[in-house]
Amino acid sequence: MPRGFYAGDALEVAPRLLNKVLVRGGRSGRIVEVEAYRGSQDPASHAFRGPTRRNATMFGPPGRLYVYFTYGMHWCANAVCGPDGDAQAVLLRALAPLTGLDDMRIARRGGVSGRAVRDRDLISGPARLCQALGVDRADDGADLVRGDRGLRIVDDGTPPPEEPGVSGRVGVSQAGDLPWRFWVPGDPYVSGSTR
DNA sequence: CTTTGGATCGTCT
DNA sequence: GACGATCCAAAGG
Repeated sequence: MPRGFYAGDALEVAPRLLNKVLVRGGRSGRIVEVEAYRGSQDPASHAFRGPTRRNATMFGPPGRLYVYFTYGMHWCANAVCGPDGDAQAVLLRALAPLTGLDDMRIARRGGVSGRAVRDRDLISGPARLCQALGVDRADDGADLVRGDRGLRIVDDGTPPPEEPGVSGRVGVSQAGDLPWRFWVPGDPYVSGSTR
C-alpha cells in the first residue's frame, strides 16, 4: 500500500486494513483482525506517556512496522499510522493463511518437542503471526511501503468488510471498553471466541 | 469443550 | 522490583 494509506488516524486505518494481505517472501496471509492504538490520546498505548527507546518507531513516519517484545517471550507487530511524530498504530492480531503454510508451521513448532500446529492456530493471535512470519526485534522499523525487510502489505482486490465486527480491545487493562478492535465477521481465523 | 497456572525477560518507575 | 497489547499444556466436564 502507498504511504498515504497509513497517514490517517489509526481508527480510520484499522478497519481499512481488514482483508489486505501481509506478505513476507513465500509466506502470506489475509489480515482478519486488528486493534487501533492512538498514542497520546490512548491510555492503553505504549506511547501514552511519551517517547521511549522501545516505542521510538511509533513516533516516526507512517507505514513502518512497530515490533515490541512482551510477556518475556512474545513479539507483536503494528502498522504505524498518523502523521510523522503522532504515535498511532494498528496492532495486527490475526491472519487467514494464504501461502507458505509449510514454512509457517516450521517457524511455529517449538524446539525439539515441537508438535503439529493446527491451521486454525497458525497465525490467529498477535504473537503467533509474528512467530509464523519470523518477525522479531530485527524488524522493528521495517518499511512496509518499500519492503526493505521483505515485509509488505498489499491489496489483492478484496475490499474491507462493509460492517466489520467491533469490540473492546483484548488484554488491555486501561480503556478496555473503547470499541477499537475490528475483525472480518464470520472469519474462522479471528483469534479468541469472538467472531 | 472450558478453566487455570506457568513460562520468562525487556522496559520503565 | 513489578508487570505486561500472550500462548500453551494440563486437568477437569
